[in-house]
Amino acid sequence: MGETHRHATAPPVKLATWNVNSIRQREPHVRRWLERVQPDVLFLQEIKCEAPQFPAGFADLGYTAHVVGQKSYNGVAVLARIPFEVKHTALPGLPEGDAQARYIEIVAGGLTLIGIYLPNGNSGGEAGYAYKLAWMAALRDRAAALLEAETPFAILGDFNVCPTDADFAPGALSPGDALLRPQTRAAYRSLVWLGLTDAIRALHPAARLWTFWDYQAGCWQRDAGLRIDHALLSPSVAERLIAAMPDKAARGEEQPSDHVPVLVALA
DNA sequence: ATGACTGAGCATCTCAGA
Repeated sequence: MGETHRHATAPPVKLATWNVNSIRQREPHVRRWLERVQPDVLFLQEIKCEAPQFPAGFADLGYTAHVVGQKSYNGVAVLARIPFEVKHTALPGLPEGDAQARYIEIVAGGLTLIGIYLPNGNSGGEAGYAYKLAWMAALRDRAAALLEAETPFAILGDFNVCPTDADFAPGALSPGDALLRPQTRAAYRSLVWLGLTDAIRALHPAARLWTFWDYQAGCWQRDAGLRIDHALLSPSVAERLIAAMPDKAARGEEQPSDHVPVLVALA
């Protein structure tokens, strides 16, 4: 009963991730997007509130929510229209736990699905950057454990990593930014090179695709964006990959998030 | 020019975002 058997029996599924930069500000955007795209599972990041403040109205659209909230900063959640079971609400293996709400792991549709908001690493000096690297090491260990158990899984979310120089517009980041420092990229490679598939790059190897455009300095108007929201697939899940794309149109709406949704379709 | 917007909150300024 390894991955091969589940692969043969699992139903088609649409997975998505979106850093909404406050769910209370973006509730209408998320509602519109759910109605239009109808993903089975949507992971949210930077909801910037605790569970009691999370909007209740998504149930009207057929979506069940589970919220891992935090006041003011961070906060993740999942919205799903298929049954799911919550397995973890913090990243296992961090040396002293995690005071910040950045991780949710569920099982749905025969898959382990992980939503992450990986630390940015530009604030808090060296300690802030060390936290990012520790978080990435624990995430790699979590992925390695799932691979060892032959558990089919996907990790979706805001990774706060530009994997290569093809993943940001020239001038959109400073050379020493925590999103592209060599240690950051090495940590990201050590995760992907366990045997995971970057869904967007697998289907669009050379495209200029961004998932984030800063609010400042006309970045959207001059298309100076970053590709930092990713979907990484375990081997048997990657075999089912049929589509993966950021929804750029979301950035052009009124009062948008600075990130757009990333949608992944599995056969 | 480590600036420019946006959001939250012990709020009219600070912190964080990336």
